[in-house]
Amino acid sequence: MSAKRNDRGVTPLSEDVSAWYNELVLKAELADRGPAKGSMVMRPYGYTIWELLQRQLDDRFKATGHVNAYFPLLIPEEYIMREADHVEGFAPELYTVTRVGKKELEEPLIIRPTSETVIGESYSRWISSYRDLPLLINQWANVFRYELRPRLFLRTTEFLWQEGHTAHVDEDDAMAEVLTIHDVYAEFAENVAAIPMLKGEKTPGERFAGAVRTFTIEGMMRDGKALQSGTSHYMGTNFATAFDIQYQDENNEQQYAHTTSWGMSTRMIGAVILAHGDDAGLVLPPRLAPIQMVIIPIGRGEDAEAPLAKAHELAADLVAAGVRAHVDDRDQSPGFKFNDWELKGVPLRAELGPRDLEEGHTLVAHRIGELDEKGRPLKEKLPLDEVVARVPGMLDAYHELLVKRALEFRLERTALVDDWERFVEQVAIGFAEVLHCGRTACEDDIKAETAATPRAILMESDDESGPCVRCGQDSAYGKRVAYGRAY
RNA sequence: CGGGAUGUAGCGCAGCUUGGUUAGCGCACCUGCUUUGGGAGCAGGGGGUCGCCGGUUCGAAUCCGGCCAUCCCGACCA
Repeated sequence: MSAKRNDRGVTPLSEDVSAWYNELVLKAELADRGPAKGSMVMRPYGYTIWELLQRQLDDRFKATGHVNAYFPLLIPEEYIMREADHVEGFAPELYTVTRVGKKELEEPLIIRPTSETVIGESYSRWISSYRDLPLLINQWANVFRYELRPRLFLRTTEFLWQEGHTAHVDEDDAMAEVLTIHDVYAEFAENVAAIPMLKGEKTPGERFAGAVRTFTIEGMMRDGKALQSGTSHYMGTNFATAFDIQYQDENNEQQYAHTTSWGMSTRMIGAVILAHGDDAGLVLPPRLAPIQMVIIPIGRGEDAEAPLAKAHELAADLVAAGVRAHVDDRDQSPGFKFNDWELKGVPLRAELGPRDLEEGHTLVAHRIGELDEKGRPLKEKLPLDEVVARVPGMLDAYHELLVKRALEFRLERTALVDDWERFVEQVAIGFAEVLHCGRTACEDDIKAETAATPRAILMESDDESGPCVRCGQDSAYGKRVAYGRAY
C-alpha cells in the first residue's frame, strides 16, 4: 500500500480513516488479530478499558434493580428455530457444532449469537405467577456471529458484551424497562465514554430479529459516520409464545409475559477510538483510561535519582486518591515516551526533571487542549504539593471538554434537510434529519443511491409531518428520522 | 460471492522486468560504551524453508500453472 508509515506513528486520520484505525488498534496495543479469520486477542491495555467500562455499566444495571447470572454458550439448534424472525435474522451468522470427537451429534448445537432462546427456556420454568415478575437478569458473556468483513472491535466473529433479558406482566411495564435501559446507555456513553449519543427508535427494517420495537444510541465518529453503540428491544410476547413463558395473573388466568433484551458490546471500545482519536493516536476519556496520568521522570546519571523517587512518591499519592497514575521508568528517551503515551491516549502527562524539582513543580500536559507554536501540548506548571488535590478536578474538566468537543462536532455535521439534493450532500459528511415515508423499499432506494441508512427515529424531537424527502409520500412516525452512513 | 491489491525477519519495505555466489535495507530485538527537558549515538550481534503445491531449467524469491491467506471497495451485522 502507498501511505504506510514505518514504526513511528500511524497514518494520519485525515488521510485514511480505515488505515488509521487499523494501525492504531495494533500499535496502541489495544488488540491483536487472532489466528482464525475475524477473531481478536484483546491485549491488557485494551482489556483494561473493557474492565473499566464493564464495572461502570454494571453498577448502573445494579442501581436499576438488575442481577447478573450466566447461561450456557451451547444451545440446542432447535431452540433458535422456534421464533421465525429470529432464525431468519441469525441463520447466516450461526456457528453450529455437529460433531464431538468423531461422533456426529444427534442434535446439533449452535454457539450463541445472543441468548434470548436459552434464557427464554429457563424463564418458562422459573415464571409461574405475576409475583415472579418482573424478572430482571443480565449476563456478561461472549457471543459468536460469523462476519464477512471483520474489523477489530467493530465487527469480530466473537465479541464480549452484556445482554439483559427481562420479563414483565405487560407491555407498559416492559416498555418502561426498555426506555430505562435506553437512557442508561445514553447516560453511560456521555458520562463515561464522553460520547454524546443520538437517541431514538429503529425503523422496522433495522429492528432486531424478533423484536417488536428496537431503540438505539448512535454515536458520530470522526469521519461523520454513525456507530450503533447500544440497543434495547421490546419483544412483545414473541419469545414468550415461542418458549411458553406464561404466568398466572390476579384473576387466575394464564398470560404471556412481555420480554425485553438489551446489549452493549466491545464495539463500544471501537466507538471510543473512532469518536475521539486524532492524528497522534488515541484520545481516551479519563473514566475509561487505564492510565489517567503518566509521570515521566527526567534526568541522567545521579540527576535521575531524585526525580524518579519523587515520581514514585507522587504516583503513590495519586493512586491513594483514586487516580490511575503510572510512572514510566523505562530506559527510553523522554521524547520517545511523550509520543508513546500520546499514541496510547493517556489524558494527562506530568514531566518531572531536576529543574522542576528545584522549583517545586511538575509540568503537566493535556492530551487534548491548547497547543504551542510547534503544535505540541502546552505545559502547565503545577506545584508538587497541589498535584493530588488538583488532578481529579483536571480529569473531570478534561472529560467535559471531550464531551463538548464531540457534541459540537456532531452538531456541526447534523442538519435538518427537506430536499433530496441537500440530503445527498449532508449524508456524505454526517447526519441528515428528515421526514420519511417509512417504507422499507424507499429506505432501500436511499441506501442504494447514497449508502445512508436510517439510524434512528428521533422520538424526543418535535412532532412533525410532511412529504418524504425521497419519494414525496406522506411521512410516517410523526417525527424526523436521522439518516447517515453507518459502520 | 463479485471488483481491486498484496504475500520476502516481529513491523515497514527493496530485490522479480532481464533466473546465476552467502537474499538486502530501515525500525524493533540482544551486548557494550556514551547519552536522556519532544521519537539518542557509535560499535558489535541474533533472527528468513522468500505464502503453499507443482512445472520449466544445469540453476527459481525471480518465469509458468494451480491453490491458500490477508487487506481494501460492495451485499449481512452489536
